[in-house]
Amino acid sequence: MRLVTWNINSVRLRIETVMKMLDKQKPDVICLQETKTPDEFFPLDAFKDKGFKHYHFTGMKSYNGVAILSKLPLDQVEIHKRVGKTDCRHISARVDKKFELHNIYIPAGGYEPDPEINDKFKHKLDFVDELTQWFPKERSASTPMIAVGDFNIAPLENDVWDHKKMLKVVSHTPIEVEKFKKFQDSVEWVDAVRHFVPEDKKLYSWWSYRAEENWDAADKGRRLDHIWVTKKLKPALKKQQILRELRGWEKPSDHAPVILDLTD
DNA sequence: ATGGTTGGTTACCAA
Repeated sequence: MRLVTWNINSVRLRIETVMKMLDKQKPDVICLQETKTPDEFFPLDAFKDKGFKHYHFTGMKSYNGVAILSKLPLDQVEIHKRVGKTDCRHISARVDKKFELHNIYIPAGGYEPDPEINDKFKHKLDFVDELTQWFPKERSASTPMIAVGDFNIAPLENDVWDHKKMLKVVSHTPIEVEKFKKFQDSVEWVDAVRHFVPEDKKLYSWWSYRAEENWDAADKGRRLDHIWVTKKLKPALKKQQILRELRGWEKPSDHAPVILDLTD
């Protein structure tokens, strides 16, 4: 089983790019974030034509939006409203009656890493706290679970290009990393990507648009996009890929797709 | 120390 997560930064603008990726990688399930479209404008037919007959998405005008497209059957579909807001950042479904899949888009958090003066940063911290509370340990005992998405936090020193410089930059501040790790401990999530890549190796999934011409050489990336699995699924982990080269395609998203292969 | 780009929407906001 092949699973992809990708912050697409407008699914309507980049639908041809998504189709090209699907042709090359042939995943069974794809999770998108920042679809940036109300549901009635979601380009569903393009996915159906590629065999993704099962789907679950929720979107809104201009911002946010998450989608699960699947070749395998989905049931138990849910939309999760978080921290009292109606933005579209967390959906879930059971895939092929085998595991519960959560597609999550954690708020970016604005510029100033101080919840007292920056409501967006407060929103981000509250969002992670709520997720930590919402996934209790008992859940992972009964059902295998996978959580994917743009978590907008790079937790490890080698998940950013310069750990010291990034300590005051939203996405890598100590308070975010602390809350991120508490979330990760909530059901003993396994970081499925780092499972294959040692922690002393630099690894990124996002490169800012603000370094467009030399993003590859400068390589000032961050690992913001994640795939986690519960312990029961750890023996099934087979392979990971971050499709860095797609960041260099025409009109790219600033995020690269992250792929996980699991044995059936 | 600062500015740099993109997308949705159409004067800025969010990332």
